[in-house]
Amino acid sequence: MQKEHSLSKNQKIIFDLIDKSGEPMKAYSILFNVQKKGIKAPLQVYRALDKLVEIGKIHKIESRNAFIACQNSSCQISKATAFSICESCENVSEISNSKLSKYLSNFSDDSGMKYSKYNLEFFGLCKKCKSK
Amino acid sequence: MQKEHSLSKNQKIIFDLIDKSGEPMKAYSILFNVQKKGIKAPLQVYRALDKLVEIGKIHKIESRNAFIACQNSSCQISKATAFSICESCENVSEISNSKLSKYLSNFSDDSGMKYSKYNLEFFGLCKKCKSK
DNA sequence: TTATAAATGTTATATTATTACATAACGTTA
DNA sequence: TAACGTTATGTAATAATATAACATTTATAA
Repeated sequence: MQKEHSLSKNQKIIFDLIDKSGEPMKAYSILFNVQKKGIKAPLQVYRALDKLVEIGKIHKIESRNAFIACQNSSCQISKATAFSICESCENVSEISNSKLSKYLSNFSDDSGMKYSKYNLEFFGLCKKCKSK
Repeated sequence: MQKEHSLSKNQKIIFDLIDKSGEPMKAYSILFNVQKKGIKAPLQVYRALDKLVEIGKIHKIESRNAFIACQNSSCQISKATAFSICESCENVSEISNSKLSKYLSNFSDDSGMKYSKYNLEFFGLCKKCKSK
């Protein structure tokens, strides 16, 4: 079992915001939303984001430069992440599929390189957008 | 068979540079390198990059905000990309593994969403860096 | 309790990317 | 070839994303 991380003040403010929103948030949108709580500078946001990513409470959606709360309770560390992204409505959700994660975690090619981490982003149209 | 794309002047200058370098290049580094060829503004670079990505001549390494020439002659369109990235020396190479690409292209979960595209980035230490 | 690490606050600045608008080159087909 | 639509180019300004550097405070643990 992983040590439970107790979040610092800024980390908690920022995590709570992202978690409540339920969707990917961008750093400056986060900044705007927490200014009333006394977080005034981008760096304060980025530092909290860095830490939250490091401990697996949030993930960065690289293709969108945005951050989403981890939706997978067992995922303490961001070493194996997969997301589905709708290219129309930009809805993002984390994929929890044990076959997929096993397949990718064990993947190796002929380069002799051992992978310790991966990030996978799938793109397409979500059900709603497809039926429009 | 895909129509062969004939690159425009700027597209060709920028593709040749990235292709020759053999490694991921960042937009402003590209800009710096092509200024002697008359490309003076960021937008000229980004426009060419967008087009080159669209037609599959280059790929964007999302976690690095960098662009690398496609190393897979059969890959005309960037719909299914996988890369291995060394977190120490930042060496990047494109993974061409038909099992992997088949697995991912056919992947579907219970969301009912059909994926038309994916991008996968593996991280670790390359052989050289591991043995240091 | 003291020293070490982690987090915070603040200013400035670096890096990455796009908007808006004007013009030129290219490809099609009437 | 002339006219049209499309693609590419040029240029300036600015928006959006992220980090450097430095001073200080708070938390943790020996």
